[in-house]
Amino acid sequence: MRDYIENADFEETGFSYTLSLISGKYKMIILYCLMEYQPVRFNELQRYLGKISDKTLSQNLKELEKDELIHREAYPQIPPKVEYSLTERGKSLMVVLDQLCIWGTENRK
Amino acid sequence: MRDYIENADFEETGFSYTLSLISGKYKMIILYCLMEYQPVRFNELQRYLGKISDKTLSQNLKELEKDELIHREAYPQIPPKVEYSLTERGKSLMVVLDQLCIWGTENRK
DNA sequence: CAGCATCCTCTTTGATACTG
DNA sequence: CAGTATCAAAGAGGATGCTG
Repeated sequence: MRDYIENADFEETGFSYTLSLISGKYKMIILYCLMEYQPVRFNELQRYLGKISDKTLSQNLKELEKDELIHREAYPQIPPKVEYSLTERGKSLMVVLDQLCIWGTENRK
Repeated sequence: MRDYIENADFEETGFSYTLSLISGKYKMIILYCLMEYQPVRFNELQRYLGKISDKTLSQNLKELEKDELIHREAYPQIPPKVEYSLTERGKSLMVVLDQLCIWGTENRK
């Protein structure tokens, strides 16, 4: 007979950790966009994401930066210019997420 | 100079399709639990997921079943018994998602 | 252009009660 | 046990206006 399974089991998994970095409506899409087009500017991301608000995009980017998945490069000029790109850590994650893309292509209905 | 990038680009990707199947707060965790412990009963899932409500769990399971990632097997007895497990399609997706688990273990901080 | 601040909407999730 | 129905709450996300 199997042991009791409980929530603590999940929270210790690497899966739980990874999800904490990329969950939310937009983060994976942002990462995907960077993978395809980096470096990418704020406006370009906004257009790519459809109708995301400034606030939400900015918030997501900050979290991704804090988690060291993306890099923010600000050019001190007017008008401002900021470019986002993947860090090495971010790139290594995208190697895995890209498999989800392939799975989707092969298993679409 | 790069072409304009837009939202339509993303919606055509396999990535977008895959995300549509597994996005939400619980779906990936449910799939992960099934991968580890299948077959799993309703109550066991609920315990594993922490404090998910009946309604939310039931709703998520229905969607996963509709998308043919999981299989629902009901035993006609009282008290009722229902077991959930991965379909072949679900298993093939988990091969990929399991990589996220490995990435998380290796890149945890 | 790339944001921030404020306020507001609305989807997602939860709590409670009930059933075969 | 495995749900469903109803109602309420929370939190994510959106709209608008403003700034260096």
